Amino acid sequence: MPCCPPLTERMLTAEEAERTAAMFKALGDPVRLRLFSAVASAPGGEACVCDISDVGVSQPTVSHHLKKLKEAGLLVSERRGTWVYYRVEPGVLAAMGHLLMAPVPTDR
Amino acid sequence: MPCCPPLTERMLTAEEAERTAAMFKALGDPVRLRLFSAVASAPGGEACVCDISDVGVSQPTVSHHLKKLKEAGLLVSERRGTWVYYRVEPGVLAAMGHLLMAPVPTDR
DNA sequence: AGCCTGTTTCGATGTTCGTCAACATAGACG
DNA sequence: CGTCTATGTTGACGAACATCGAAACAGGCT
Repeated sequence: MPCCPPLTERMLTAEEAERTAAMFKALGDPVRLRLFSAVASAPGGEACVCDISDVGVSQPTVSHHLKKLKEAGLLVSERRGTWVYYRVEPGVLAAMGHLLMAPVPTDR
Repeated sequence: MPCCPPLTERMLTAEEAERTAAMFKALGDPVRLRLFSAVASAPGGEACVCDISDVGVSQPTVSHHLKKLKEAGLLVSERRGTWVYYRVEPGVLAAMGHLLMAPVPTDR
């Protein structure tokens, strides 16, 4: 059950835009987008921080970005022993895809 | 022909992330997102600036945001007489939808 | 000219990004 | 237990960037 109707259906309300923009904003940084795709494409659907820290910035910066992705509702984290694993919040990809889906793809 | 593989396929390269993040970033502002949805949902696929200026900010600010959406490759504009019309850059919605599409939706 | 629609320039205010240092948590080892 | 080492998180700071509106500007119609 997505948060908002497709962008092509009608103009979003201010509240809808606020919520939805927060997600797009989280993916609107190259480092965060790479981190997200690293988690999303990881085998088993999850990735340890130590496995995805090679994105060109320092490790604390990675942690800051992961926190933002978490606050945006895109990732969830779980500590297992020494390591912290991140995975994609279920349903998020489908919800965002739904937002961008045109009702009739190659028509208009 | 999308710019990048789905986010679930593999970790994006730095260049791919740079290009793609620019689009998400453009939609990562509530005002811009509303403007974009206003254009995307407009009858005929296009909207005059004067029709979508009621988003709670001044008209110059609307112009600023429309410019950013244009620079991000999400909108195109055309002047016809007194008015300027904006429409969604063809293929953009499908390309971004493709990015977020999981290979097997409700499986994992 | 006068009017209308949009854009651009400019400056003030606020936000984001990246790093260093300090802290928290978990395991290993004596 | 105490200490050491490894993995992540948090706080604080400066530099860079984004947002917004008032005013000035540009293009088109009558």
